[in-house]
Amino acid sequence: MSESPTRTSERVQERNRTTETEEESEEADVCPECSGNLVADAEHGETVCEECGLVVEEDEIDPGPEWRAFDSSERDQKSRVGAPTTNMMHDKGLSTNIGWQNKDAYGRQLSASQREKMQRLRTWNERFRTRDSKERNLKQALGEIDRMASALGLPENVRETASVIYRRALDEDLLPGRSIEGVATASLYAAARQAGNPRSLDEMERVSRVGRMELTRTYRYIIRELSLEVQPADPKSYVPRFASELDLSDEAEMRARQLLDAAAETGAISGKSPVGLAAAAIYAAALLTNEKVTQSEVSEAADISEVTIRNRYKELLEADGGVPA
DNA sequence: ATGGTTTTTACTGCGTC
DNA sequence: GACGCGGTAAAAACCAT
Repeated sequence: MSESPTRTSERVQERNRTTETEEESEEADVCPECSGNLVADAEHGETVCEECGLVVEEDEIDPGPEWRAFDSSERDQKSRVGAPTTNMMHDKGLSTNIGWQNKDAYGRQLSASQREKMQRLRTWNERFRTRDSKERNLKQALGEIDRMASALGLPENVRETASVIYRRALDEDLLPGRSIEGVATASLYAAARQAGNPRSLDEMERVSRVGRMELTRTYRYIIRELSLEVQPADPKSYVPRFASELDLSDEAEMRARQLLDAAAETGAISGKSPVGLAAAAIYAAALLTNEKVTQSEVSEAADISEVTIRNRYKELLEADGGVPA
């Protein structure tokens, strides 16, 4: 008969997934775990804790403009209206299209002769749009970038960046002698790294049509010619991905970050492959939090050899030994 | 092309379930 | 006995010169 309205489902209690301990209390600007400051990361659509990296809120709506301003004049001119210009379309989405409903501006039907004329115009307009080779080149490349990006689960902003890089490469006549695929892959690889959402060369290779050698060569070339600054990937940026792939707790993920931070302090990081470090940190963290993962599982998830994990994780624990959290 | 560094491959021994 | 773990040596890959 009468049911108590306060009864919510009990599921809330049993799992400690990311956020649902307090579903509605989010007005506080401090981390529920360690009361560190929360910062909004619009790029990834997350709110994360500065201290422990706990993701408090995911999949937020980016409150920013739908477009990106690439220089100050653009910033000034644009208001929050109209379609965003995007570098992901070969013409930035700005080209003219002739509508398909044979109606005039007042919605009246066009006469037969007018209709024919419009049809011809449509045809030619379409031909012109993709006429010159550069445009066609771009069209194909951006298609490739899009395909690979979604295969790798890379977010929109990375695709945008990749598009920009590719566009620049094209403008600087870097393409002759190199395959579209290769440059597209390299652009995406660079973009992913710049965005702090790196994918390893192995992963790139898996979704790309080009081999590793061409990829690395093209990548280096592009970086040099466009003088892009790409810092070595931060091991921590691999952590969340591996952690979720292995179904580890947030706590373990947090420990992994701490380990990496500690190792960075003591300089045990330099020269080592970031992927290897991340994998080792994950493994070590799982150990510390009593979660069972085998070395081979980690090595599989991270595409890194078990030996490397062993070596790294020894070093990590050493570096962390003096300063337990 | 070369040499130094890091990662991988392959193999071995140890302890536990 | 299989499995997870740790170590080693030699090969391969990578990077700067």
